[in-house]
Amino acid sequence: MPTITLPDGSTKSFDHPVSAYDVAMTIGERLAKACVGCLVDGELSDLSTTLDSDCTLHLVTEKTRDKQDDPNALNLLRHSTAHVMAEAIQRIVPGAMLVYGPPLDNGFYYDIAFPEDRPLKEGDFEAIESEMAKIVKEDRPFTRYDMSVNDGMEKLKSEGSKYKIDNAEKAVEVGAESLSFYATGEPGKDWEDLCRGPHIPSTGRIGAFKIMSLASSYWHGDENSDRLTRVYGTSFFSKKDLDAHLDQLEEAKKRDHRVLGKKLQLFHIDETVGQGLILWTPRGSVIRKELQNWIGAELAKMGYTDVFCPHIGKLDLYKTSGHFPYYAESQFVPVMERDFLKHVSDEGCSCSDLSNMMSEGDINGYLLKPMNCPHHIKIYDSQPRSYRDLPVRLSEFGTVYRWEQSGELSGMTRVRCFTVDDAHLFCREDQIEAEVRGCLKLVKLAFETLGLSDFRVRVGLRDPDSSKYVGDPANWDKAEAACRAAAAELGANVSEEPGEAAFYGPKIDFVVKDVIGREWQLGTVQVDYNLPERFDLSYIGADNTKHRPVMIHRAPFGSLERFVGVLIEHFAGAFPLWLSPEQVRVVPISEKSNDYAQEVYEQLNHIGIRASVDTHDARVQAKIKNGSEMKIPYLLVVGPRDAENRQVSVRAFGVEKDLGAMHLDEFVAAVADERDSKGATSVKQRFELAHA
RNA sequence: GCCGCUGUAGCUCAGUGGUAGAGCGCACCCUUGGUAAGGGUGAGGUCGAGGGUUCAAGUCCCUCCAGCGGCUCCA
Repeated sequence: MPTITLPDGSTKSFDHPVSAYDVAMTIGERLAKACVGCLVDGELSDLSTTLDSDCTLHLVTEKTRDKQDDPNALNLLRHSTAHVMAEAIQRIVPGAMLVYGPPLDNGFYYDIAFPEDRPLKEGDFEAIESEMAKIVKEDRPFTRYDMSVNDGMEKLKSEGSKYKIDNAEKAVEVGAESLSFYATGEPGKDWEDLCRGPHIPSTGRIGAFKIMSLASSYWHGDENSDRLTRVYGTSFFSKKDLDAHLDQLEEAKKRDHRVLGKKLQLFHIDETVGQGLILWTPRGSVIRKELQNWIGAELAKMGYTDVFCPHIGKLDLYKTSGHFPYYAESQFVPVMERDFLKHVSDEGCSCSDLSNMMSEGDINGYLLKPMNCPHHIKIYDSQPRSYRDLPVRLSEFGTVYRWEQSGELSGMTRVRCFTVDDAHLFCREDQIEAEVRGCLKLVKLAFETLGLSDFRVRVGLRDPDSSKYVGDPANWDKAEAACRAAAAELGANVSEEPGEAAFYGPKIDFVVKDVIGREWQLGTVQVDYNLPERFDLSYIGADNTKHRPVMIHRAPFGSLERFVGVLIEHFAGAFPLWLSPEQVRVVPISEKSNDYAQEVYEQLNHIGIRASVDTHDARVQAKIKNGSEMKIPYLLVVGPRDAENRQVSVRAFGVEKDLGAMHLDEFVAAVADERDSKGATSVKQRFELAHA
């Protein structure tokens, strides 16, 4: 006698078990037809699920009432499309063994082990898609049936897929009492798959689908295990939705910092120079320099002092810090001393001997610095420190080198040489909280000024079950509490993640997404008990004895490379005036106005505005198009009329029509204001006020 | 590093084993113009590198390099 509670609070009682579909039918046939699944007590389930006891029921339709995509509906759809794709693939490549095929936020994938002599290629997509279309057209129902663990295992063993057997074992491990299978059609007759479900009612509900790409993956995510092929696809309830999605991907591509970086001439990567090594072109350098100047000025206000260090340090330094040889794989190979190499060669050492010495840390030489802390530590330690001197805050735009795997490199966001807007704070235990707070304040200021609001904050804490952490647990408790409290004040999207702490201390990371949805860590604040210990750092306390300081590593931007890459995408290349490589372009309407244009340019240049004059032999229309494509904030069209009145005709980026004319002196003052206020006032506003 | 895809003019890209192409950009000429592409002429190529198959390779095969999408990794 199930009593079913609907989302509006109303209830329906039945004297026999019913399916969710039956319940929908009692409300209306059209609703029942529109349903693709349901939530039973909040759990996503098949529409055919039998309800035999009291529960809450939320029917899932293709679109929510306000005509938005329902994420639950898309989830069911995509999981189901993955099954259809898997069936189509197995028709084309009979030896393909299925592993795991979950839905994603914007599609789905299926990990599949292909026979070695028949890998899947992109050229197979068309054939797979046409097989899928057939399956969709047949409108076969997704039919669930359950078997006991024993029977199910027998069945899987007879089918011989070690991957599915493993999936079943994993399910049993986490407490499954039976195994469920889904047939696309009739069990025993049609294609089927071990699957937890749930699914949409039938294949005919798949309105539009597309296979997107191939990638490789590892079984269980373990690089030493079997290599699988991951086939990515997506699907929607309608062709229109799919097209909209594909258009959106195209749009995202236009914002991609690698595309814009080339178009706007912001940076260059040259394969002759090396992979992952950014060459900052003049335009990109402007952005970097403005950011550095700005953050540098803020640091000075906050009591930081600048330092400069070389890009290399002796291996002994990194042996003390613990970075060599333990992290040797992610570093450039050491620069070896000539005498050492000669010695090695005289001794007749082979390459493998040398390699062994390398992994034992048993060589002499220098390392391209993989981080800045050891150098800064040595500056701290270069003189005795009193508790009255603390905190000591050493800052540097420090360039570091890391040997990232070639497949991991990506534009400006993952590189092998980058500059950290780094600083190391050496403080007393009781100063940690205030210092962490100060660091976060800086990050917050940076993000707010730039309008970066779409980020999340990750507070990395200890994994309670691990013993890898150094330092006194009582200190950890205090440091974690300090991080937690400081992060909470941000009021942003904060998540605490146990196990995400560094082995040397808790940390707070700022994570943003790029245009294709990949997450990148930018700013970071890390408390460190380890390095002060390893380097035996000290200060003299009020009690006239030595005490150990605590270090805080912090970088509000993270790296300038990654940060600028993210900013390019954030602004879609249209930087606010103060960061724009070219702030104003003067467009004379013909050569006759070149002299006045030059005069305008000189006035702007005089107050440090980055301006240019477009003297190309082209019509105004063409010059405006070019200026717009370069996303220059202001284009000043000047002709005889303007020269006569000493005015400029102003056109702002992103505004279709020109704003009107303004006296040259007024424009110069207004644009300087806009720059100095970082956009709090603007030339555009001034026009709006004048017209209000 | 791994799997797949891609690599042709400065950029974006066509190119059926048989003479290397287009648009944009660039140079020059005409045009001297008022808010998103005026017209003409021309220069520009070791088709990523190396090897192989073939009478003949940008095109087919192999190796390497680089980029892209993922996987793994990111002190």
